Amino acid sequence: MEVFKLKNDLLNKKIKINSSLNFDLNETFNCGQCFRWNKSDDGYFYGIAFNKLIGIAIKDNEIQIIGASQLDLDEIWRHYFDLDLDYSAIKKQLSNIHPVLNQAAKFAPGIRILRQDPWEALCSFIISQNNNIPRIKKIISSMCENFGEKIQDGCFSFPEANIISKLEEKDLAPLRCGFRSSYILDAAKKVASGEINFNQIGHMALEQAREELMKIKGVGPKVAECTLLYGLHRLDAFPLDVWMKRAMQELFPGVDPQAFGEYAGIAQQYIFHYSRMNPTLFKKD
DNA sequence: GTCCAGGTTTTTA
DNA sequence: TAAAAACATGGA
Repeated sequence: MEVFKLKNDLLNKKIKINSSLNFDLNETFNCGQCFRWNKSDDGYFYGIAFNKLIGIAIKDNEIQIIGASQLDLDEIWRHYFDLDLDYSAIKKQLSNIHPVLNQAAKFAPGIRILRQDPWEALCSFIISQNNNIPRIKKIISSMCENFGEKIQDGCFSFPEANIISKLEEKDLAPLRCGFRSSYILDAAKKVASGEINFNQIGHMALEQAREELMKIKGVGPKVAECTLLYGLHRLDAFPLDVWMKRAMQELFPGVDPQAFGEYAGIAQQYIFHYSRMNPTLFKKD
């Protein structure tokens, strides 16, 4: 597991928030949307995004971020943590749609959908297929160590697509990612060549965007949907994995996810986390 | 040792 | 077309 510490004399920036902001770091980082944030023994979560390492904690109703410049705070982190979206209003809207949606949102009211780098999200969820979370984290961490840029000792950026695109399968052997290595290479080549253009995909209709991503070998409906939701912040995207399929069947019988509307993706995150943390919900037969 | 993992591709009927 | 099986690896 990657656990970083920031080195000496870095700034300690604080953003004041009030409790209605609906932001909980444990819930946000551990609800299955990301793989590179880990809690350190000093109480801060450390993680890397867009080649920057920070520590973050929420204490006394303040978001405390260490290791970020004022510029990065404004230009990267505020956006990354989606701080300008009113989750309170969205939850109200979702809760009116279905009572179980209300229940799921109440279970982890501080979840926010991170705005991750699309290439990193695509790659992470290719790796996630038929895999368990500890091993997903391990493979991603190894990918960064092997091919990312060193930010400080033991801390590496997520490698750019054009770096990975120049590799061969044997180069990826140290990652121990099995049959997924050819998928990663195909994705990297298509992204690096511009055949897959996230900027364009981000503006396409959901259906078309999904089709476009599925041109990559190893990318099916689920990975495409995760890329759209977590990497391109398409909040109407609705990834259906085994947990979500079961949850829809048992908790929302006869409900079409379309009914969840423009924020279906956020609904999905509440339901996914609620289901995984409460497996007894399904203990029927 | 066995089962299984935020799926997708390939093979088989 | 649709349902199985295979896929590589190691966590639990």
